[in-house]
Amino acid sequence: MDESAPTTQSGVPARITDVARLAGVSTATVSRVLAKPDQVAPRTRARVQEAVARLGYVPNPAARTLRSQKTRMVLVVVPDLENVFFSRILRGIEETLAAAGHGMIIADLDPASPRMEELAAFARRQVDGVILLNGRRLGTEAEGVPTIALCETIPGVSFPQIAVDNRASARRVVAHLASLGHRRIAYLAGPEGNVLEVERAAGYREGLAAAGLAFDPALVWPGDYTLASGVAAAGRLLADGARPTAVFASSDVMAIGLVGALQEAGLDVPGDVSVAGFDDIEFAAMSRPALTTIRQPRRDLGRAAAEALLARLAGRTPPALSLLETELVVRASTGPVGPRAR
Amino acid sequence: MDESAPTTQSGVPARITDVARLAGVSTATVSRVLAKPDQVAPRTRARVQEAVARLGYVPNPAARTLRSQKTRMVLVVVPDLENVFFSRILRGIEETLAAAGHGMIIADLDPASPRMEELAAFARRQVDGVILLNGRRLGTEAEGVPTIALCETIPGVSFPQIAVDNRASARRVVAHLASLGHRRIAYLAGPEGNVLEVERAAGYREGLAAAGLAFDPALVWPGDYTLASGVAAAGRLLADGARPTAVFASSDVMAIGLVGALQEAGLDVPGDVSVAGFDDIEFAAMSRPALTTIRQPRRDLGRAAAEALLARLAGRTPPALSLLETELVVRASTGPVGPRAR
DNA sequence: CATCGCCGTGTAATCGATTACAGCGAGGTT
DNA sequence: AACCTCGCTGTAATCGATTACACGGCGATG
Repeated sequence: MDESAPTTQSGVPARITDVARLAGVSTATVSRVLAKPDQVAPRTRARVQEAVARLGYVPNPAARTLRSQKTRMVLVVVPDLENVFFSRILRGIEETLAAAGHGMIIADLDPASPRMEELAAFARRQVDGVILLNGRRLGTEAEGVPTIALCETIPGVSFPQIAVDNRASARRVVAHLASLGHRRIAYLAGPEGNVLEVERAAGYREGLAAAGLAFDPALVWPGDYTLASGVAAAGRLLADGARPTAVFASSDVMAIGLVGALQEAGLDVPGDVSVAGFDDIEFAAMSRPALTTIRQPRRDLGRAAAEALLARLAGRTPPALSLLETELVVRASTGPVGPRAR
Repeated sequence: MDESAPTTQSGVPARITDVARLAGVSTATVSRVLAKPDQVAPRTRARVQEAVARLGYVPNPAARTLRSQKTRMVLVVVPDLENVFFSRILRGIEETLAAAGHGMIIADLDPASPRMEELAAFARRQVDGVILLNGRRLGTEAEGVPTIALCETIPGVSFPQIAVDNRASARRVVAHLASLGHRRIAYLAGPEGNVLEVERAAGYREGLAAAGLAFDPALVWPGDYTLASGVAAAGRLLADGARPTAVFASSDVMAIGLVGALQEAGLDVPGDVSVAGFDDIEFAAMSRPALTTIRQPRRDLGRAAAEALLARLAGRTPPALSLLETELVVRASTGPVGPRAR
C-alpha cells in the first residue's frame, strides 16, 4: 500500500519514469502510448493510460522541446498592440492555436525597430512558427521558420499570405456612394507606400471608373490612418471651392476624426457630406452618426492565419494567398446627396 | 584554415561545445563566463567571450529550461483581448518583460472558463510567473508559481496586487461635478459584485458626503460596463421626473453610450446634462463632446506589474498592494449646471 | 621545506523526454 | 522441425545546457 508509487497529491509533477514504473513498462512504451497509440498492444496501452490518468501526467515541455526541436509555441508580431484593430485578430489566432495545443507569444514591435533582428534569433529557437502582422519579414536568422503574413502582405516572399481584398472592398464603397447619387467623391488616403493604401487607392480609382466618374487628383487627400489626419482633412474639405458631397476615408479612425471636425464646423453628416470608413472597428458603430464602413472579418483573419500556420507545421502547403470576404456595412453616415449639397 | 571550427555562416545555431572548442576550454567554463563572469580568470574569460561573439552563440532555451527549471516566460491572463482597455496595459507589460529578457505569453480567457484549471497546469510548467488581469486565481495546480494580480484585485490571496485607487478616483469625479454646481448626481454602476464596481460605488457615496449632498438610491442605475447599458441608462434619465443634472458613469464605454442616446433624444451634453466616465480609453477624447473621465495609467500599470513580478522572480518581495495615481481629465462633457437644468 | 587554502578549471551527472535499434516470443511456411 | 516474419517492448543514446565535486597549481604560512 505504501509503495513508492507517486500520487497525484504530491507537489512535484509526475515524470515519465513515474508513469512507466506504475504501469510496469519502460519509458519508451509510455512515450509511444502518447505519441502513436496504435503501435502498442491494447492491454499495455490501457495500463499506461490508466497510470497517466492516475498521476495526471503531462510531459515536460522543455524536455520534449529539447529532444524533438518542437516548441509548440507561435510568435505573433504586431506593429502596435495599442491599435484597436488587432485585438480581435489576436483573439482569433489565440483560440485557434490553443485548440491545437499551441501557445501564442506576442511581440509588439514597430516595423522599423532594430529588435526585428533580435527577434529573428528568438524565433528560430523558441517557436515553431511566426505570424507577421506588420508587413515586414523578420531578420535572416529566421529563414527556416514557417511563417505567415497576415493583413499587410509582404511582396516577394515565399510564405503564405492572408488578407482581404482591399481593392475590391474600396471599389464597393465607391459604388455605394455613387449609387446614392454622389458624383464628387473624395478619397482620404493612408500612409504613402503602405500596401493597404496602395490597394485601397487603386480600388477607389477603379470604383470611380466603374461608376463613370472622372478621377480628380485634387480630391485625393493625404492621411496616415490617424485621427489627426482625419481632422486635418476636414479643413481641406471646408476650404475647397467645389466641395465633394462624399468622402471615402481609408480607415475608420480617420473617418471618425473627419466627421467630428465637420460637425464642429456646423456641417451635417450625412446631410451635407456623406462619410464612409474602412475596417469596422468597434467604435464605428458607436460614433454618431454610426459609420458606414467595410467590415474586415478580423477574427476569421486571425483564425485563417493560425490554421494556415498549423497546416504548414503539419507538413501541408497552404495556398500562397488567401483573401477573406469583407462586407459593406451601411449605417447612418452615408446618405443620398442632400438638398443643401445639391 | 579548414579546421572543423564552426562559423557564424553555418545554418545550425552554435552549441556550447562549439564555443568551448573554439576557445579551448570546457563547456563548464563557457557556461560560467555567461552566468558568473567574475569566477573566471580574465584571460580565459576574454577568449570565451570572443568565441561567443564569433559564433553568435545564444544558449538553447529548451536545454537551459530543462536544467534550470526557468523558462524566462511569463503568462498574462486577460479576460477579454477585444476590450480596448487592455491593449496599452499589455504593451506596458511586454516592454518591461522584454527588457529583462522575458517573453510574454497571452491567454485570453473568460474568468468563468473551465480552461482556468487547464491553464494552471500549463503555468506550472511553461512559465516562471503569472500576471492575472481577470480577477480570478488560477487553479490549484499553479500554487507555487509567482503571481501578480493587476487592476482587478483578488481578495484573500497572498501575492502582490497592483491597481488604482478606484474609490478615491470616483470621489474625485463627484467632487468635480459638485464643484460645477451639480447637486443631483446620478451614478451608472458596473456589474454587481465586481471589485472595481464595489470600490467606485463606495467612492461615489463618499464623494457625495464630502460635498454635503444626500445619497439617493434612486439615482444609482444598474449597468455592466457595456455600451448597451449606457444607452439603457439614457431611457431612465429621460423618464425620471426629477432629472439629475450630472451622471457619473463608471466606465467610458457606458458614458459614451449614454451621451449618444441623450443626444439622439435632443438633449445637449453638457448643456442639459453633464456626463463623466472612467478609464480614459482612446475614444474618450475622440467622442463628441470629448469625455471628462479618470485616466488610468495603463501603460504604467502594466510596467508596474511586470516589475513586481520580476522582483519576485529575483527573490525580492514587492509590496502586497501598490496603487498607482489616476488623473481627472476634464474635457467637454461636463460643465456648470446649465440654464435649462436650473 | 612541508602544509594549507584558495583560485581556476575540467569531469561527469543531471534535467525529462524521444526514438533508433535490438531482442524476443508467437505464429506461419516449407 | 527448422526458419522467417511480424508485432511488441526494452535498452540506451541523444538533445544542450548547468553545476556539484574533484583536482592541479600556486602563493602564503609555520
